[in-house]
Amino acid sequence: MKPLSTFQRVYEIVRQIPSGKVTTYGQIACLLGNPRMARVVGFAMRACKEADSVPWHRVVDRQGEFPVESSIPGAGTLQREMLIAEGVGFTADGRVDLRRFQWYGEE
DNA sequence: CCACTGACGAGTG
DNA sequence: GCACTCGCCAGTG
Repeated sequence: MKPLSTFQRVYEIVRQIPSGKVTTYGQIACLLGNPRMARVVGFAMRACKEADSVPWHRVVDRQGEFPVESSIPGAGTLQREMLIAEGVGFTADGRVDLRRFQWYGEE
């Protein structure tokens, strides 16, 4: 019916994340219908650009930590600044406090 | 058109 | 508790 690419669907979900909240790849994948699609979600994020209006900085991994800068140099620091600016708190481990800021797609 | 790779996650050994 | 493997989809060579 709607040949909406998985990428597009991921973007739609990420765009629904309210400011000051974050979500995980697994959560998005689950909303897509397949908890194993986390990989595609990550790929979608990587393909995403600022022009996509996708707050990719609100998407973190299952640990509440952003992917290593090995893949995306500079993104880690940027993400941290963005979340802090939105009021998201970090733990001593340098991870997002998912217990308090993880977004529930059920709203 | 075929094969390999890639921002992950969960399961198995 | 750590290391390796499978599964998913799309993009690139």
